[in-house]
Amino acid sequence: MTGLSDSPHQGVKAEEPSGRAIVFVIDDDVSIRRSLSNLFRSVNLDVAAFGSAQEMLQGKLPEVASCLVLDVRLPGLSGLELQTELAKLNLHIPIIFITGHGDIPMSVKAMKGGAVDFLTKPFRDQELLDAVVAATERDRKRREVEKTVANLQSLFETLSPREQAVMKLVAAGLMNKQVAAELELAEITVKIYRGRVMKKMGARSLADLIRMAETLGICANQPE
Amino acid sequence: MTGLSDSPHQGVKAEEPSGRAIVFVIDDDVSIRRSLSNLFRSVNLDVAAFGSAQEMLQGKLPEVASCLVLDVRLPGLSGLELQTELAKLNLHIPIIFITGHGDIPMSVKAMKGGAVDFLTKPFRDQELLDAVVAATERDRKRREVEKTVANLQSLFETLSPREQAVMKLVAAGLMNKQVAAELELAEITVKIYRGRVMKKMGARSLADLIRMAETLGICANQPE
DNA sequence: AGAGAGCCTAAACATTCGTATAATTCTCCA
DNA sequence: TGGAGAATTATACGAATGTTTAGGCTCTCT
Repeated sequence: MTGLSDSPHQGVKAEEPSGRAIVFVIDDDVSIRRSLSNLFRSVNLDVAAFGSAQEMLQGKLPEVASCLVLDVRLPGLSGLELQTELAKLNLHIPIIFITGHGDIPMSVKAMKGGAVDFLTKPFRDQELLDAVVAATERDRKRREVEKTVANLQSLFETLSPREQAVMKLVAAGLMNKQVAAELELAEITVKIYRGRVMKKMGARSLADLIRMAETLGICANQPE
Repeated sequence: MTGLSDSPHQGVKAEEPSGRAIVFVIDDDVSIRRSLSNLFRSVNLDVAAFGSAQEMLQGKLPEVASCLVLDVRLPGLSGLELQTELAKLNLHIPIIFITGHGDIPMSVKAMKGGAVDFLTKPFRDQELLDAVVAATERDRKRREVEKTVANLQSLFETLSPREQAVMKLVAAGLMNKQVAAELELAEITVKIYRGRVMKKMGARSLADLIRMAETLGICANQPE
């Protein structure tokens, strides 16, 4: 056994502060990029600045909490288009829009799309900083749950097909006997697999296993 | 046995259409109230119109899916203030703002506060109708889960204090023996209570009970 | 005082669960 | 061809769970 007592599941840890965070700044105006970068660095945030959405999409997103600060109006891909693009790519980095010439429908679309804030120039530095803090915090939490789910998912994938099937049915509340009937196995076989499932998943109790199945979205549906 | 096969829990029913829905309209302009009311009634929606936020707060909210359509600028309580007020009262009716003289910060605040949409005059009827459909649908779903939780909660409250305690610990994954130690009871007593819990909660399996505990937010925390 | 309700325990039994040992069958591979 | 390694089953035993029957205890309500 490699990692024990290191339950990847439902860790209700103490509230860590946000730790390290990166702010991505996208603006075609160099002076704005620079002043925003300085502002963020002054409060101990890391910054990566780009002149266009495409540039930013080239690179890859980091492994730490981050957020995006961008002007709605950009050369090439606009801010809102970037938001749509990121959503398509399943990248859920929180976005803060800033704009000098926005309108209400634009702001509403951005907010509906999940933006954290939509600031109009001129704004006070503190407003932006507050938004950035909120955004990185949101991202940190999202990453946390995503990591938990990913851990569980990879654990689940280490199970053999039979073991996965048993886990689904057990999590659905079936007795060993019923699971055996469903899978056309002997009850003893189900017991063996069940034991292996508990061990491989690191579940210390049935309750534990059921909650794992819950967060994995396992419902024992789809006949085939 | 009183109610069987009538599980109040996790009903994955077929997608019902929205059924009946009520739209609350608040605007100080009588002619707007009338035209909005006509619009909604033309698509088979029930309507209740008011001239001010206070009037609307007098009455009580209905038991069916509903939403709120209101102007940001209102006599007395403004639209945004009403939104805040409703949030304080824990009334989560979805809100659609319409306005003739709004600005971006206003719309952003509304959206951050959970508004479904924020439309600027003039808008096409269809835009508003789409928003209303989305809003009532959201409300319908919210009511559904809230009803489920409320049902479970009231079931849980029919349990005696001991039974509740046993349920918490069982849901936490403890064995009967451990539960008994924790509560300073004999193991046999725990078994009795456990059986009663299953029966009273209508749980057909331990998995069922654990999921109920999950949606009730029972974690067996707080020492006392 | 008496009836009833909730709380607690005991003894006994049946069912279910978990694990260890051993055996069978099958595939894959050197 | 022999063997490693899975998937599966059987036997057997110990531990945990669930239910029934029975009884004692302490309240409250009437």
